[in-house]
Parts: sequence; structure tokens; C-alpha cells
Amino acid sequence: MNDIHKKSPGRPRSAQSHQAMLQATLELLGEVGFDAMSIDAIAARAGVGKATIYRRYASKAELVADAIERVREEIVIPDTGSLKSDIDALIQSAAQITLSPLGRQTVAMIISSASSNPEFAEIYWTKYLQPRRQAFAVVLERAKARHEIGADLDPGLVFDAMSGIMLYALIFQPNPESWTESVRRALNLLLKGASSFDAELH
Amino acid sequence: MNDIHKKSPGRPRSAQSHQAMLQATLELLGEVGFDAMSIDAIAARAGVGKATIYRRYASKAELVADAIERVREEIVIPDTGSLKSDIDALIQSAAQITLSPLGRQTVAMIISSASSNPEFAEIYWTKYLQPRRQAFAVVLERAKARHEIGADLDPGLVFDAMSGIMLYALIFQPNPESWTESVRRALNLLLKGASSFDAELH
DNA sequence: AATTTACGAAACTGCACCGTATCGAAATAA
DNA sequence: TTATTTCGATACGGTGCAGTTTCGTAAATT
Repeated sequence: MNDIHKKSPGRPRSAQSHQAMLQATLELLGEVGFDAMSIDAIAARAGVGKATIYRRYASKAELVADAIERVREEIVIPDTGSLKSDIDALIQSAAQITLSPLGRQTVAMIISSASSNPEFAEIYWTKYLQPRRQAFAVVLERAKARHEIGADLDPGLVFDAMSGIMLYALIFQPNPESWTESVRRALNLLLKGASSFDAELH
Repeated sequence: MNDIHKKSPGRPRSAQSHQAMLQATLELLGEVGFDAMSIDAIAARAGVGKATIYRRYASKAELVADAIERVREEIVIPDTGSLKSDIDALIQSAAQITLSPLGRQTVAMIISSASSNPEFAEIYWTKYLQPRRQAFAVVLERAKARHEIGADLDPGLVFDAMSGIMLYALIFQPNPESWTESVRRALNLLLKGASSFDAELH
């Protein structure tokens, strides 16, 4: 099953057009947000006919879900030898994505349509948060081996707390510098919880 | 200045109609969200003419901003004699508001229109978060006096971290029970940071 | 009483979008 | 070549909303 035989006659669907509409979708999502985004606008920006979009997706939600699902960023697991530096790198990486217009609008979309379109949260969790959660666990395990933190510290819990703080700072401290600073302070407090981690992150 | 003389002739504006449109605005905001909310729908639900709304507000954003600004919940500062119980009460109170449809949609609105309508975040910060931040500081000061936590713990920082965690859990753990539980666990970790607070919150 | 302003309801214009259909051209298989 | 399918572009009818105006009525001042 799941054969992708090309035996059917006729002109095949254009991979370029498909790519163009996905790209235009992500751009517009970041620029105007989910609700203000029209199919007409996506088609126009992609240089594609509206029918070409409707042939692939039944709704805007489907299109957007597929577009954000296909986003793949490289996840680098830092290994500088010091927990402080490793975490700094992770924060920087997260900031770059989360503070972007696309990152903001994606989160807003997830919250506002949480009840009507739970698949958005699901995709974001699976494709974005989950891999970073595991990368974070690796970093913390290494720090445990170096006795920088206690062995009983739950990486998942710390990651969730850190993500929440980032999200909060994203909303109420939109300024990138104060964002980074307040995330660092909160994380410093967090890690003191079950560790000998008391270095100044500043 | 700022006189509110009633010397002008003619029928005065109806306070009842005004109240009805504000109420309908909050209801619809919680039910369908900011973008899907039409002025027609607000007027219909409030039993008010559309012109009556436009006479008071120039835009939907103005109306919504005024509506959420006028929301006033009683803030009770718990004083049970134990930090654990006090915090439990605060979490319960926050959950009741934040987990409600109105709370969710308000946050979503703030994020998605952060650039176009920064006044929403401003109002939410000033009228909702700020007072709770101060109430939290009172609770923590009492705990310091009882030597339940270290005197060097920054209440504002802890509050911000806690708020962020609540927000995160709101999105990715919409279930009220798991929400409360994960908030408790994170907070427990947080308070271990600079205190002798190691009681099981569960 | 006369005037003035607000009221709810409804009608109205204009616009943006949705989803479908149609067109000639292009790209494939048989 | 012929049949089939997709392509971009455009047109179309339908719907919903914005914002204004009109109407008869209600509530205030002078």
C-alpha cells in the first residue's frame, strides 16, 4: 500500500507550486496572523491559482497545519563543557524562533483556536517542543555527570517551566534584551532548586 | 476641568445600554474570540442598536479594550499561616480566571495583536497582573517573617515565573486537573531555589 | 410646548472574502 | 496524436461585515 505510482495520465501536480504556497502561507501567517490571512492573498503571493490550493487543501486550517508541520529547524545540542554556556546557547536559539513574527502568530493561533483546532497545539508540541525538550534533557544529564546539578532534578519539569517563562516574557516583555535577561534570571532561580548551580548567568 | 456638567439638553446616554454592550462584548470575546466577533453580533446580543455602539466607540478594539479594563475581580490575599496553603489558594484563584474561555481568548488576543494593539497587553498587565503580583509579594513577605523561605527571594521574579508556567500549562495541558498539578510541581521546584521550602505541595 | 439629543430597529452601500467554474495553455501517459 | 490532468488567471454568485443613514419614539433641557 501507499504506492506512489505515477501511472495516471495527465499533467502531474507541480511541486514548485506546492512549495510556493507553503512558503507564502508561513510568510503571511507571520505578517498578518491566521484570521486576517485570506486564501486569495496566499495564492497571489505564491503566484498560484486559488484552485491549485483548493485542489490540495480543503480549508485554511489544513493548509496552515501542513505548512507549520513541514518547518524543520536544525536542533543543535550544545556541549561547551559548562551548563551555564550550554543553557545560554539554548536560550539564544529559542529566542530566535520564538520572538520572530511567525513564532508569535503561531502561538497566538494555538491559543485562540485551542478548542476548535486542537491539531495546531498537537503539531507544535510534537514537531517543535518535544525535540527541544529532549535536547534539553541531554544537556542536563551531562551537567549531572559533571556534578553541576543534583541527580534528582527532573529535566522535563525544568524545560516546561523555562518554556513557560519564555512565553510569558514574550508577551509582556517584547523587548529582546529584557526578554533574554528576564528568562536568564528566572532560569537561574529555577536551577538553584535542586543543584549547586548558583553561578551568575549575567 | 474634567467637569461632567449635565447642562446639555436632549436625552442622556443610557448607562444600561452601555453596560449591556460591555457585557455582551465580554461574553462574545470568550465564546468566539476577538476576530470572529462582529459589531452586529454584539449589538444584537446586547439588545442595542449598532449606532449606539458607534456613538461610544470608534472601533472594535476600543470597545474591547474598555470592556476588559472595566472587569474587576475581588483579589483576596490569603493568610492561612502556611505558605503552602496560601499558594494553593492563589493558584486556585488564578486557575478560575485564566482557564475560563474569556481568559484564554484575552491572552490570545494580546499575543496576536501585540504589534498592532499593544494597549491590550498594557491593560492586562496593569489591571490584572500587577495587583496579583503585589498580593503575591505580601504572601511571600509573611512567609519570610515565618522563616519559611529565605529573605533574599525576589517575589516579583517568582511571580513572573509562576505566571509563565501557568500560561504554558494553559496551552499544552488544557485539562484543569493536570494543569493544577503541573503548576504545583513547577512552583515547588521554584521555591526550593532560595528557601527551606521543601514540603510536598501535593 | 418647543427643542435637542439618544434610543432600537432597520435599511442601505460598499467591500472583502469564499468556494466554484471556466478558459486556453502546458505537461504527461497511452 | 489523443486523452487526461494540472496549470495560472479570471469571473461569478453568495455571504457576512463595516459604517452610515433613516425612521419613529423616548427622555431630557429651556
